[in-house]
Amino acid sequence: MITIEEAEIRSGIIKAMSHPVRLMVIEYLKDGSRTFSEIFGLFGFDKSTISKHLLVLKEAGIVSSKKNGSDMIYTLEVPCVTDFFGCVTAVIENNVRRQQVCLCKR
Amino acid sequence: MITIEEAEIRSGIIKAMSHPVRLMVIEYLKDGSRTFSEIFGLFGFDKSTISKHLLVLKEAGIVSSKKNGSDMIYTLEVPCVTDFFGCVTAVIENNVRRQQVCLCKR
DNA sequence: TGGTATATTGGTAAAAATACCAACAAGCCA
DNA sequence: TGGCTTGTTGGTATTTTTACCAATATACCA
Repeated sequence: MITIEEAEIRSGIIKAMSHPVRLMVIEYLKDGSRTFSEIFGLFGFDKSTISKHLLVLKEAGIVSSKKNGSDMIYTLEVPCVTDFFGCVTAVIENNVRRQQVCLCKR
Repeated sequence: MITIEEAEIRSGIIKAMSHPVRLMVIEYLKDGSRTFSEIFGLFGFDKSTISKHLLVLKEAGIVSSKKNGSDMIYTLEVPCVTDFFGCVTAVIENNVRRQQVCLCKR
């Protein structure tokens, strides 16, 4: 078994992925680095909101950023995080199979 | 790209995994089903707290439960979720490599 | 039946997450 | 330099999450 301390570290990283905007950013960066503006353009939220979501991903070590002129470039640090999405899909499909509507996010 | 609706569904499932107690429960159930009492015994929290964490996992479709006498048996529905832990470890190791302390969960 | 063990539900207080607006900082170029 | 673009930070209101206690429900057994 893992310790509670180890679980806290792991859950911090998972929590960083557990928001729709942050999940979409991860998906988007899977195919290559993007500027803040490109990422911002995907959503209808305020700039500051997107900037703070990116900070959460950065602090978790999931993305990194570097300045390029007046742009800020965001890069996915650990592409394997997207491997997980297949399993999330399996959970969703299993829920459908069991006639169980997922109650999350309602 | 995935849609925001799809991202909301996925993030709901990931959010269900993003708590240390729920993560430890998933790890614990990886080796087989367990009773509520066995799970409860791992932690120092109130029964009701653990019961509610298990409800979150159940509503996400990650675990299922069935009554057996006076016990409640919890089962991991989609074992592939634990595959993800390897990648979480990769994130942690990458953070260490980059001399970056993970700021999450402090 | 009455008592005990097992687990869930209701209610609530405290903490954390989220999104907005405003203000600021840094780079670019006319 | 002055103004424009790009992105972050500060502050705040709202919502969500979390953990506890108390009460309830269900099964078992004497």
